[in-house]
Amino acid sequence: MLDRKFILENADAVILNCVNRGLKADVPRFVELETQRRTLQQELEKNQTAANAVAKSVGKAASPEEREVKKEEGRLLREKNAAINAQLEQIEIELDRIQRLIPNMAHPDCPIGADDQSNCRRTLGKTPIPQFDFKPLDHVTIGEKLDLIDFEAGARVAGAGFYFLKNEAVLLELALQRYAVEILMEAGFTLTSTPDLARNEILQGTGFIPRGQETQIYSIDNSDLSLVATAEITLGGMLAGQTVEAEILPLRICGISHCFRTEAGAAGRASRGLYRVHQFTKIEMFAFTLPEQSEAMHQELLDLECKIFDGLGIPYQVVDTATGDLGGPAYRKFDLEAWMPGRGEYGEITSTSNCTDYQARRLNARFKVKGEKGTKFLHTLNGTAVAISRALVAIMELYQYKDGDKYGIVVPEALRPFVGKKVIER
RNA sequence: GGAGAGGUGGCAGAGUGGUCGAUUGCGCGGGUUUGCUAAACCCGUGAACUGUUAAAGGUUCCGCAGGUUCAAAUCCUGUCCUCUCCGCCA
Repeated sequence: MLDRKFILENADAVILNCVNRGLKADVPRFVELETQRRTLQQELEKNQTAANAVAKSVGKAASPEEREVKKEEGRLLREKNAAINAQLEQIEIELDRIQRLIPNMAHPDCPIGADDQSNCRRTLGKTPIPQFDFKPLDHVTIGEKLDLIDFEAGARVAGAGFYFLKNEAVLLELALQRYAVEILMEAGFTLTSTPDLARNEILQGTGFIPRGQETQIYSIDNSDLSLVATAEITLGGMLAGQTVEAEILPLRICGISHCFRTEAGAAGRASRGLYRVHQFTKIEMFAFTLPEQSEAMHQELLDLECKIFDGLGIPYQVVDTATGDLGGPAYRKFDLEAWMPGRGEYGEITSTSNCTDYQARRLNARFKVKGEKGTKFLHTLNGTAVAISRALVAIMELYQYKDGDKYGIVVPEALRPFVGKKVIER
């Protein structure tokens, strides 16, 4: 979330930002309430000062009668405080409700626009889009022909949107993980495999909303836990409530987790097969940085994503996401979109966001500079290294071939050491 | 799952209703003494919010959330976490 004082002092900019991002938040009401809250808070503190003085004087009272008088005085002050507190609580609830709706400020260079139509293409990857001398199949059909994915069994076991990977698809899943992890290790990332569940408090801290009407989140009955939608949640939560020394920053962390998404309301041809599923494995990059380091780190995460997908020989475009298409916590977001022949269009395969101090404020994750007084909020960034299901869509569709009436998939060179073969055929 | 113990400042560890935002030791910062280093001695040393040009001042914080009381680190309730023992288990 944004700092309250910042909202108060920059109300116009905050309102404009909400408009650019297509979000409705009652900022004027927030300003009014926050101003009220401050006045009440001061009154409360003044009153408390008096109450503290009275409490101290009771012990020093000369006579039992005087003591009783003081006690009564204290009682009255407490009642007055309770009344102010009740008012404050009401205001606090509404303030918090509005504050949660206010998104992060957007980077000044961020393209302004209502939706992904305004996204701006920055660069292309190194791999050209392949030409086929036959009509390329989509990954669902190839998966069926080569016995790589079983959607029917997935649906029987857990419902539509679940699947079994089979045979070489499993080897590809493991290979992609190993391939990505090696690149990240070399780039100085600490490897982790994270919990797949997290407390709702942590979800909210990172900007995810459990149990809402249109929530993307599965929650566990009779508990305050939810299945994570991304390791961004657990990695960000690692430093919740912590204050770290500035000298250990930036921290680069890689997290392997399963990701669970309800995908409420998402269906249709564009979501066919593995493209939009309820569960997938993902290697996530996460960074905690000093404020002045976060822009360079964002570029670093983007460069790593490019390196990973150039290395896999997957053609992609890098997209600078428009204001209306940013998530709430993001200050700026870059997506890699891979060419997917089965779809006949680009499809998102990675996403990296700089969340500045927006998540850290809610998580209360701070840093301290040695020798200086006070603490400040960290900056947090996240980026997809590999989302296995989407990477599989791209690989299966881009690397397919037809030999007579037999279909097959060439294993990308970078994955061959881990898969142990050059082609997948039946 | 059952039984018990405990969570206090960077660390260790006192503190069972007011004199406690907290004894003490270590650590850390500064100083004195001193060929150098060390030792010794002295002074200082938590955070958030608020306030000010800067200060002073004020409020809050002893895992977290409530409650009792004029007054809570201290009493009560809930909750989270850690440790020990027993049971179960990949």
